[in-house]
This record gives sequence, C-alpha cells and structure tokens, in this order.
Amino acid sequence: MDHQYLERSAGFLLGIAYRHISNRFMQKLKPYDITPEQWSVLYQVVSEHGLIQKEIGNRTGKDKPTTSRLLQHLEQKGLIQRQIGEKDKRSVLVVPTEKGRAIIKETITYEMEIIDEVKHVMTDEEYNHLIVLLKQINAHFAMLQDKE
Amino acid sequence: MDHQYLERSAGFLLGIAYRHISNRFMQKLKPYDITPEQWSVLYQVVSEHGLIQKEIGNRTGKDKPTTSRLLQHLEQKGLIQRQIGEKDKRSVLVVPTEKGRAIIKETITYEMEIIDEVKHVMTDEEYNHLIVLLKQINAHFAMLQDKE
DNA sequence: CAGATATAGTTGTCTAGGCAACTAATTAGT
DNA sequence: ACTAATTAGTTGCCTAGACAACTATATCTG
Repeated sequence: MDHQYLERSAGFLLGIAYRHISNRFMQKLKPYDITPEQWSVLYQVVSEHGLIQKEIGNRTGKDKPTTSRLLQHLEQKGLIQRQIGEKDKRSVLVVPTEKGRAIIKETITYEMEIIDEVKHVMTDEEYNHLIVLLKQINAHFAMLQDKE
Repeated sequence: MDHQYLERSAGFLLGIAYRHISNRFMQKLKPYDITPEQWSVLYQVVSEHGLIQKEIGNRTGKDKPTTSRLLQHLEQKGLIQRQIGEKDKRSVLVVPTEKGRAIIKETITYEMEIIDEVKHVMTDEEYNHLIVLLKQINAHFAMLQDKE
C-alpha cells in the first residue's frame, strides 16, 4: 500500500488547501471577531440587499441548517437583521446593518491578500485556470445532488 | 458591492469543492461506518505500519487534537491499535487491525471513483495540473506556518 | 547534572457542517 | 376547495477542526 497515493487525490489535497487558506484568513480577521465562513455569508448579504436565506445558502454552498446558524451568529453580533418575507411568509429576508457593511468594507482587502498569496505560487494564467477547474468540479457535483 | 467577486476567490471555491467531494465520498463509505477523514487517517496507518501520531497528522494535514480524536474513533471501531513508543515514550505508535486493513482494501476503489468523477469534467492533463497547483498552495502555506 | 525549553499527546470549548426530524407556509392535483 | 406534496427555516445530535491549557517525556544549555 503506497502512502503516496493520497498525494494524487484531488479531494484530499483540496481539503488541506481549504483548511490552510481558511486558517490564514481567520488570522487576518481575528481583530474583527468574525470567522471566514461568517464573512462569506455576510459578504453576500452586503452585496445584495434582502436576500432570503435559501439564496444565501446557494451562493455560499451551505445547507439550510448551516446557513441558519451562521446567520444567528451574525445577528447576535449585530451585523445583520432578519425579517419575515412579505410575499412568502416562510422565507426570511436578510439585510446588513451599518456595522455589517463597515466590516466587509474594512476587511475585503484581507480576502484580496489571500488571493494574492495564492497567486504567488503560480502565474495569473494558472490561477484563472484553477478557478475554472474548481467551478467545473462544483457544477458537476451540484448537478449530481439535484438529480436525487 | 459585486456578489460575483467571491466567484473568483480560490479559498471560497476550494471550500465548496472540498465539501462536495467529501460528501460524495461519505455517501459511498456509509455501509462501512467510517467517515472520509477517518478513512484518510486509516489509509496512512495501513500504508505504513507503526507511524507515530505526529507523522500521521503531518501526512493528513491535521493538527494534534484532530489526529488524536480521529484515532480514538478508529480505535473504538476496532480498526487500529495504539502502543506507546519504545524509544520515545511520549509518542504513540499506531498499527492497523486486520479489520482496518480489510476496510481500506475494500473501499480504495471508492476513492478512485471520486477521482474519476473529478476527471470527468476535465482532461487528464488538467487534472494533473490541478494536483500540482494544489500541492504548491499547500507547500506555500505550510511554509508560512513553520516560519512562526 | 540541573533547570529551561521543546516535543508528543490529551482534553475542553467553540464554530462549521451533515443528517434527520420537525413546524409552518405555499403550491399542486384532483 | 381540500388534501397531498413541496419548500423555507429551525433544532438536535454527531463528527471535524481551531485554539488554548495541560501532562509527561525528551533534549538543550549553562
């Protein structure tokens, strides 16, 4: 049994890379009392006003319970507000607070720094290719899920 | 604020891809009562007899507490055994049980199936390139950690 | 050799996320 | 219009993982 085998496994390497990048971002976000996952959700809320939770989950690749609880945390921290949908009363519309907007504005540069760090070990062209490949992987597995 | 921005973020897309692949593997492993993360640790234990926990953590990209608890789970399931190092009594040597070996042998094809699925949305050349890029990212961030 | 430092591992606490079970509101089907 | 099926969201339970604090052994240094 060759222990090097996993070194050729995309899933395995992807997990390690994700944890590295997430941890790096977390370090930078420490002064703002927000985690990378909370950041990605808050980012969506700030970028489009009044999204429903389902759509936020879709855009961030998170399931309903995870989205629900991340939003609970963001609400407790006073970064978002939730209101019941007027048209569809099952849904919850999410809007950012001023504090929420401010945090994204102040921290967006850190996210860009992470991208720059990744780009340090490859060419721009390679980075773009990486993005394309990751999107293709995500589209493929998202499709598989929907089929069920 | 453009919500499409995160669509260009490697860290963000990496997280989604990792979760997709991990979930897919988890489905396939369900009959064997083992998770993808436990699998990756067990795989290392099977591939090299008598590794210490630290080394297993290094090879799987996991920290000490995570490795410790994953091995606790594997031990409870009777897939590995732990023994105190003879030379260095701080360390714990990990060896697989017959049951542990058997599970890896029976499930290695599922891991290969996942790789094949990923390869369905790209060429072999692109897959190889993806692996190289991920390794470069991992090497970069691993280096940053060691510096501290 | 003694005291300081480093290393291997464990445990506690918290967040993220997967799954299942649940409520409440909406839409389909007859 | 009424029941059935679907959809949005929440909660509980479990695993993974980040961090800090801790124990115990090993190594380094004066």
